[in-house]
Amino acid sequence: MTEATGATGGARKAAASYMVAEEAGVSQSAVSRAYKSGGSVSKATREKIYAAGQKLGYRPNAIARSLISKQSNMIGIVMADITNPFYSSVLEVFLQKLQAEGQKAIVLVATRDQDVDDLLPQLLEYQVDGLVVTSATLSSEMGRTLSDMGVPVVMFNRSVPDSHSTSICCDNNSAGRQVAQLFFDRGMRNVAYIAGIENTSTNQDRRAGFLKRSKELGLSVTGQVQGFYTYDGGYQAALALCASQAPEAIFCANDIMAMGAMDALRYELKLSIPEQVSVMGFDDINSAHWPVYDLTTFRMPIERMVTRSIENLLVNKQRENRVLATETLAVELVLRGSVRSV
Amino acid sequence: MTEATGATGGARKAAASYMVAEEAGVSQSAVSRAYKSGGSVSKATREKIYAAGQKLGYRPNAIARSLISKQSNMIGIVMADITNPFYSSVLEVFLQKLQAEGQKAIVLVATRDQDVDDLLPQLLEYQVDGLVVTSATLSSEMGRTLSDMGVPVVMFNRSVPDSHSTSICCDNNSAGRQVAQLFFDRGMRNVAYIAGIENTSTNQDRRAGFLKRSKELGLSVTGQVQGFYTYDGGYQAALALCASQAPEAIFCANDIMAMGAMDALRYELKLSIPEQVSVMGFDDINSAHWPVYDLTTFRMPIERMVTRSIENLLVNKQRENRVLATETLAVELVLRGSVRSV
DNA sequence: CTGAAAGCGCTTACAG
DNA sequence: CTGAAAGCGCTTACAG
Repeated sequence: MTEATGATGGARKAAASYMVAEEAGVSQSAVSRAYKSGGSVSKATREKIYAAGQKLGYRPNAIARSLISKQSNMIGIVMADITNPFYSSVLEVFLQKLQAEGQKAIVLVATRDQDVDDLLPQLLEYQVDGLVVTSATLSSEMGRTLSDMGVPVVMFNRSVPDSHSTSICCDNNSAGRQVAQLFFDRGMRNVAYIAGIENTSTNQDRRAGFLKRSKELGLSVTGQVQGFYTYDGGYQAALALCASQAPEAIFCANDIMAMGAMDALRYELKLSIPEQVSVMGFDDINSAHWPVYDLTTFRMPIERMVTRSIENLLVNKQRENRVLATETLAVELVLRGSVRSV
Repeated sequence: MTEATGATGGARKAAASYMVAEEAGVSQSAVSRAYKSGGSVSKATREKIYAAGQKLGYRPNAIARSLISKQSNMIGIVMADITNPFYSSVLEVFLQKLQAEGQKAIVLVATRDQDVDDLLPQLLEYQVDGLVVTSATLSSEMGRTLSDMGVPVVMFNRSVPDSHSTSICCDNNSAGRQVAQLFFDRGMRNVAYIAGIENTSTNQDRRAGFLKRSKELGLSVTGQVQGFYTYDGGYQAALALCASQAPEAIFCANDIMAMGAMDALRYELKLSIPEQVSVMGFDDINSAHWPVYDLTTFRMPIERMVTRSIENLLVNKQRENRVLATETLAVELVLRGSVRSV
């Protein structure tokens, strides 16, 4: 159903700085200075100019400013999996903090498996001052190209050895070890792992820590299945893991898979959690604390990770010699009811 | 823990079109034409130019193009509540479809209650070709300003009478009526409503249809409580509604509130769903089909709504006389197990 | 503090 | 098909 409600006339030509100058009886450069914080103009002139600007509905053209100043104040964000609650939180925090810094965010979605390299040219054409990549990874060549162009890059929540970029991650390996330890301490001996996407550093690091510590403690790792970081993937993975014999505990590489696994265990396999199977997740997404799941998990310091990412970007775009580093932040274990108590 | 991994040199000056022209031995305008699809250049010239461009790592500067052509190919999106699964889906679809059209999206987050008007100046400075607003609303004055500037606006999922914009919505009133009918047909007589944010058109329309039809059918509406479109809000609202006596059925203005309500009913009030209380949601977010909730709800045609929004924007930015209309699309009732069968 | 002038990197009539 | 030229709306030395 479409209901026409009207039509409007064409565009009125927007006022430019020289028009404001004319109206105020000053030079165009004076107008430019008046609208620039810290610009060198007398109070009287500034007021005259603002009045004229107000009258004409003047709004500085950021595109023209970007062109001449070689600073767009735009940051590109490449993200897959926006609908995963963890990443939608990350995106929200990025947008809020960038907005607070007066930066604009151009957001691109990557389909999983898609090479981020294909997406970057369009971002570079728009002269973004920096780049945040939260999914997939960067080829070494693209990393060098960006570096040559002077566009700083932050890899968020993934570590990429040898890329010409900064990584902001969590200590996933240590977290994996903590899971094995927790399972051991609570008396479980047969454990399993539901993996995320195979070639992501988060998945690899979480698993490596978990397997290593499990071995040290003498835990028997009875299964490892991929769950692709999705609810349905976790659901299917849990069924696969329990095909012959359910493990006592399952470590899922993220929360949403853990929820899929829990639902499979309960509704399809009629197993009770945590009495028969303990489940552990990662991310502490919103629904993790819902009474249905009451999921034991890890909380990442999203705010701080984002803050550090933005700081790194903004500092590095000013510098000739960029500082590339990997920052590894600690995660916080959040104990809830999905892991058996004794 | 921070581990420095290196530092890189400064930026190499990016190649501009006149450099490519020099390298290829043609004019700068030829280069411009070669990189423009449909540009008038001979095959031989184009190839010579591409070779030179390749060699210099040339990438057209979209900022300069925007300035001269008065078309930025950027669309502004203003959204609140990105972490609500419904809106993160909407955002993802918008980003995908805009990308497919070669448009860039600048995304701004609005805090709820914040006037969108405050956010728009920064978007307008960046010369966006159009605007999508999915949260909050637009003042009539700002609507006129945008209209005067020739910036088309689409209000997504909200209808705003008298704004100088297009609305793409669903038939919320009809959906509300269907809920009352469904409750009635399934034998329930005492019903209740958990409202979203009070002054949103979605909330108002869903409630109006529900109340109207309830009255026609002789249903007794025993309670109405605000749930603010959040899980916690729905949880608290359900408790409030059942303070004296639980209704037989509750219509929640969105799914996430319905889930909060269900968890409150089950875990805090020990009521079973749907035997003792039926629950109905709206949106059909991903988790609605999870066995825990198995939620009866409405599915909105997100893909089509987004497609129509973008079409409207792209058509209207070309036109002198814009077509303003309200499009109301049908929603689909998704029957699951959270509403009692007989 | 203020203005005249150059220039950012493009697109697009215009003329040939 | 091709080039010379103007111009988009700004910022920023430079000189006063």
